[in-house]
Amino acid sequence: MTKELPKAYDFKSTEARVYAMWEKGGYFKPWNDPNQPDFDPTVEPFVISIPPPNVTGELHIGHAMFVSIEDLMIRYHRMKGYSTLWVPGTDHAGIATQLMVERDLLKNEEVTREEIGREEFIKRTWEWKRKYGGMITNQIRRLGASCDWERERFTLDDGLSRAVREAFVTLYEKGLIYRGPRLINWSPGLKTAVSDLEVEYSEEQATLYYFKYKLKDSDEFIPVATIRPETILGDTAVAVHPNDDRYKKYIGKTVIVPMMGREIPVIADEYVSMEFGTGALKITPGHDPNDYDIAQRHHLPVISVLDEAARINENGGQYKGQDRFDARKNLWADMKKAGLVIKTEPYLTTIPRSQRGGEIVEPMISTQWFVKIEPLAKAALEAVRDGRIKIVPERFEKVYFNWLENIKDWCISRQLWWGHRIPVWYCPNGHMTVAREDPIQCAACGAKELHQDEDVLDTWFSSGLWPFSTLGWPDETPDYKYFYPTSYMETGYDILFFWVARMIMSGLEYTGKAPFHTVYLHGLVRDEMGQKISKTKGNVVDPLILMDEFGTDALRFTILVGSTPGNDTNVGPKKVEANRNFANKLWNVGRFVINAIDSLQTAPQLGDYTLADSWIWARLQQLVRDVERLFQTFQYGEAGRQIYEFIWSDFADWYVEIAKQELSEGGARAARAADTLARVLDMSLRLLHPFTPFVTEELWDHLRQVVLDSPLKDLANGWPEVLIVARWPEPREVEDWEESKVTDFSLMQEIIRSIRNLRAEKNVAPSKRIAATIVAGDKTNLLKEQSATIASLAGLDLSQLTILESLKKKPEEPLQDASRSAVLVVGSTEIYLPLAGMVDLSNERARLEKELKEAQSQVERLEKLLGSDFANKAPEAVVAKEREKLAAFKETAEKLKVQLEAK
RNA sequence: GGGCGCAUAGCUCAGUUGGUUAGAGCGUCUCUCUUACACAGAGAAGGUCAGGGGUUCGAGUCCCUUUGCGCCCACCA
Repeated sequence: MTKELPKAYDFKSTEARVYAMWEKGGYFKPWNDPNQPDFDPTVEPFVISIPPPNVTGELHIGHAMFVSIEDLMIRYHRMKGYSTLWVPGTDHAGIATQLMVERDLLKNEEVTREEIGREEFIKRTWEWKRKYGGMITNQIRRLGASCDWERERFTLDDGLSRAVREAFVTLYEKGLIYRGPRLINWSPGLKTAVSDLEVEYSEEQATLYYFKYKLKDSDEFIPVATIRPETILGDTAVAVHPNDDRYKKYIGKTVIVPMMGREIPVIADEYVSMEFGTGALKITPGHDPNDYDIAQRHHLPVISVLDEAARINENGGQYKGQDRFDARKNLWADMKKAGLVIKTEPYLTTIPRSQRGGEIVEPMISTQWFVKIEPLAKAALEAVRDGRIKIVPERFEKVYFNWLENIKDWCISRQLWWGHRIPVWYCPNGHMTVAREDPIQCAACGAKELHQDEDVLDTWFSSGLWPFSTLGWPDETPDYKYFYPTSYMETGYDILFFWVARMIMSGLEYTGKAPFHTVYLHGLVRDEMGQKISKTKGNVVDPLILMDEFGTDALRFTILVGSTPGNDTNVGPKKVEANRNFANKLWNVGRFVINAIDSLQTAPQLGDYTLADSWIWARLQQLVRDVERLFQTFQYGEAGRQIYEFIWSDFADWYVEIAKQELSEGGARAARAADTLARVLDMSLRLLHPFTPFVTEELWDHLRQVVLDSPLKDLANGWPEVLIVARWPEPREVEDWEESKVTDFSLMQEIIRSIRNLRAEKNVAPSKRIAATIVAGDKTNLLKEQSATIASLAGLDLSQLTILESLKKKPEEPLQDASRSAVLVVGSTEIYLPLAGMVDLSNERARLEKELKEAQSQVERLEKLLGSDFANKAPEAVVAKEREKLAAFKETAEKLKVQLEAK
């Protein structure tokens, strides 16, 4: 006798213990390890690199999303026999982490990073990392992630840093990295350049300022409008459309920059829209990308008027030192006094803001490092176009193409301290040394006084190398050779450009291979009402709280079942609670099966199948096939739903209920029922394991203890599709067989349901066992075999249950007295229930009439259908199915008519 | 300005080669503590699948269109 299992699944006492067991048992490690002597290079690996979370981050629902999906992918493949590796790790997340540490310093020590200096600051950040760095990975463990933790990596590890240098220098040597002054997005708050992707545009109410550009030596002026008047200080031209009759005459003339007195030309450029604004455009090449382009075309000078904090610099004359917004106000006031102002009006426009800090980003000229992206993008496009990489769902391929086709050079330098410092050194003679190892002297002149570039690389530069840098690249390590390229890349669609595209470009460029063959993009998690989750809105869905309350399996199942590829999904406590209930349901089914086997006199063994055995097995086989197909097409949610349905509606509600009857009979029948229970439970646990690993593992462990002579392979190593033929004594692969079992069983279900329905309708006490006569025609033998089951599930008195082929043969049968019985018609069977004395039968006629009407309308519908072109044009099988239905309804209607006449 | 997604039961959503009575969970109503489970069981109510048009023997599913919501990309001051 095993120890009594608790009545409700206790995830709290299970999860940590089971996880520790897995980790200690080495279940997360690839079984075929290239670093071991028994390594077999012909075995196919299955590999996923984790999207590395911010090293100092805290678990949020997005992490729960990707961990759930990736763990499912990994466990599924592991069960199928692949040598699976899930590489875990964390990202140093340059800006995010630096900001956190800066904030902390300011709060606790009231110092800025500038005050403590670079070296000290980096030291502090590493301390911070050591302090909080383990938190996120422990939280990921709580989710059940079966990562190989011995292969955990961090983007600032020595190995990965070496990979970064290798990548940078390689690109540089190929001429694909350059440095120079360009117009970039500058974040005045963070005081660093940011890439185009890190700028977000929000529609906001702004003001459009109209003013006069005075012509030199004249009272005439050209009206111009701008949203940022302070940029007037950096204007180097006024542009009009060459065909604009209003301004044609001014082309080539000179105008005066307000308050600056600088003389600038009026130029003609097709870019200017005659319809928009005043039709004249001020050109500020130093602070506007369009103006910059125009300036290039017309060889105009570029004037920068802002400093790194977005204050006006020395080129702004009297406004020097003023904040950009103060300068805007002051300049405008001065212009007003000078009579240069026309008007202002409110204007809705898109404002560029920093994704991180939220402040307005300023386009600025700055010397930065860039990657010449075009050749990389071309290769990345090709890899998806020719199918080496598949994106799921497919529609994102279009998005991917569109982005790469219009991509601009990537600004990779950041004016931060936390990150990979750019491997470039300068000597006093102005030479540049770009090297993989820290140089001791200048490569050009041998000078010893070298100074490394102050900037660090964009975080995404290093995460772009993630799939291969984590496996040892640039070294040809055993891991790299065996596990690279990886298999799936699973992540959110929101970082398709940031990360996925860059990994593809990097992978192709540095390793010559696509870093993965499949990209699976999941959607974003929203709250229960479908609202976007935000801290300010206060609708944060905290996975830790949900796990505390309902268990990890419940959270995982909710996420997995609720999500379809690429679509957002809503998660909230109600759903998780429902799935906690499912875990509990499974637990109790398992408890029942285990106790049943345990209290059995003999070991479970196979005997003659009953209909229920065959049926549940047929359903299971159908399920396994469906789940397999759904997994292959990435429809994990649908697969989960079907498993749920099977376990709850088929196995628990029907088979287990029937098995109770069988078990109570003891002997061979009980042994056989127990055998089926054990096998179906085993398979169910396997199917569900990738979704809800903890409860399935725990139950399977108990199951194994009572099924001692079982040939069961370990849960983690046996996927039903592989086992199903081997595991079942009489493998059934014929779908017709399944169909017929399901059909037969359905008839029985219908009979039982209709009796239950009538009982409920007539308020027959649930405990009251009633008599019944079933007239079953050609189903007589089938139903006779099931009489005990029907009796027990429908609340009939078995000793008073009669199953006849037809009434005529037994005219003396008293139950045919229609006036004293309720009659049910289910397909070709009639069920007589003698309810006289228990309930009022006066409204029986009305009930029968209603049913007859329903049956007749179905007959009508089907006759119409079969009389139409449908019969000729639809496939034979489909038509046949409808014909069968028609026949059944006709029979039902006939029988109901007869019954009505008898009333 | 381009592109994409969504609109199905009171609520949140499934429904992927078009097959003819559209499903689940939650919520609602009735009954039941039947020794696996009240985190449960049995039964019930509830939908012209956003509107319109088309293709087809057949459309929630494919095409066109309208409306509403959401997202992504984009240099109109």
